[in-house]
Amino acid sequence: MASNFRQKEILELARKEGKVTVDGLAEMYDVTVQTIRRDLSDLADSGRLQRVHGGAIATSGVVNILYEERRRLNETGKREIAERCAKSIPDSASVFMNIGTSTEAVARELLDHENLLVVTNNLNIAHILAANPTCKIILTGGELRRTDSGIVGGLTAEMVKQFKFDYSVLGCSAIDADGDLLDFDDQEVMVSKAAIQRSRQVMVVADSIKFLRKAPLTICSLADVDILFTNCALTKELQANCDNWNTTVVAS
Amino acid sequence: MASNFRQKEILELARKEGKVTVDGLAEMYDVTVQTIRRDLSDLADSGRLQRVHGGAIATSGVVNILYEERRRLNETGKREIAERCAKSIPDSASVFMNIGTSTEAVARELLDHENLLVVTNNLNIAHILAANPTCKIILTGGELRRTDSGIVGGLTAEMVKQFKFDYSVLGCSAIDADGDLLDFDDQEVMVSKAAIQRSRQVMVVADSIKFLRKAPLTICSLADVDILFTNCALTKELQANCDNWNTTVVAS
DNA sequence: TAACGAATGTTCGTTTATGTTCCTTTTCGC
DNA sequence: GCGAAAAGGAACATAAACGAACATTCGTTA
Repeated sequence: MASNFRQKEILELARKEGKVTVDGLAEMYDVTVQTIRRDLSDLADSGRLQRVHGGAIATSGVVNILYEERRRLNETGKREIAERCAKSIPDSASVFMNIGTSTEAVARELLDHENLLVVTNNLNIAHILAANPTCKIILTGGELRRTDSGIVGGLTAEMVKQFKFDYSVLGCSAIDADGDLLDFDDQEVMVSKAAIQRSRQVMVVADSIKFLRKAPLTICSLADVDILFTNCALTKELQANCDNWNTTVVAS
Repeated sequence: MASNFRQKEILELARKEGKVTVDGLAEMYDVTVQTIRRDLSDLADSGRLQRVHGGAIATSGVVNILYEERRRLNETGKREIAERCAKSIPDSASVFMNIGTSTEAVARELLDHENLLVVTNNLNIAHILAANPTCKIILTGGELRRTDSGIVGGLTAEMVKQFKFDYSVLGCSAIDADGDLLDFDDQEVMVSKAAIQRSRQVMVVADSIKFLRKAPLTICSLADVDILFTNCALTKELQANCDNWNTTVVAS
């Protein structure tokens, strides 16, 4: 959809700065304003930018969220983790994403991906990805949990089982020293388990704090995971185990 | 939407500070007050700011929507319809509500009800009722339709069939002269049909304009409906039919 | 090598945003 | 309530921005 390298960069710049100007971009890329206008028209036509006289602004809603969240997420390095995870997901993939701020961070990094099919039980992810016009969003059914806008319940897991995903992007509450992924909520565990069962590739996003926390329920072992995205080195033993399990560890 | 850079920023500033002044903005952007006035007028016209002498004040997100909606809804009498419908639903009932602004209006009138169980395929209704802490909200699964925040698809109807409701509150696109309820969307029709099947009492909310519109798909007949809430008298023939069908008509 | 298409530049008539002027409306002290 | 001062708004002029049509460049393909 972005038919040239400029458009992709313009989009990033607009999301970062909130706005871009025709003149500014023309100077930056050393092209005529007419060329920039064509780029902006294309981006506006596909709903990724909003055209205004003299330039364009980021589609409403997205920037604010990005701005407010970015600070919080950067503190824990979640954004870097999310970025790497998103980069390993190709366009046109089918993806399941569960509840959690880590997965929400990944959703933000997927705004420029094209033709994704995203299934989620996280209402926030649905809202974030609604800004990506080429992304098909499927919500699982179930009860709305107000604390985190998650959709939980047996029905959710049932619904997940009806799909087959290229990828699932999962967050968890904690990772035990022996490599077990842990969570607090039994219903969410059911959902995660179902997603793992139905995914060709399982990705887990977990910032360093997850290695220090404890939680009572086991989702699965890192042995069942294909790629772990994190921002710190694993203990020697755990890293060795991951090597044995054939679990790729991406630590930024 | 926002037709220039300023308007977007003015809106953000107004939300942050609570208010903005014409003079302040004129100085900030180094434009004449007339230009700022034009910006504020635009923003006020689209209901995103409230104009006051000397500047404008932000209307908080939720209040704004409610306010905007209320004005629009009052015009067509939707609020009165919704109020009567809500009054006939007791506390602690289980209710299904489908897509449509009429049903959203009912949701607003249910904010003070207690211990409701509401199942819906309408994300807006979920948001509205999230403000009612005693209300349990269950979302059906399916694809998110961005135009109206509806959740549609075969999965949605499947999920509805798993419940048994005390009431369903349904909107439709049109009501034919012979009493058939009509809609534009085949998937939404499936959902409505499933809800009717699984409800002890079927309520339809429809303002007068629905009697003038046409739509291609049949949901059911008013014969299958228990109560119709509307804001105009039915034709003599239709009223007679409703009497025969044992369909109560509540016209405000 | 010629034909072609995509991307960009160029030109020019049209649209939009803004400033200016002037008159009306609102606010506020009396 | 009354009148001055501030704010608002309509109408017009102008400069900037826009976009359509055509020209040019450059790589690709027949």
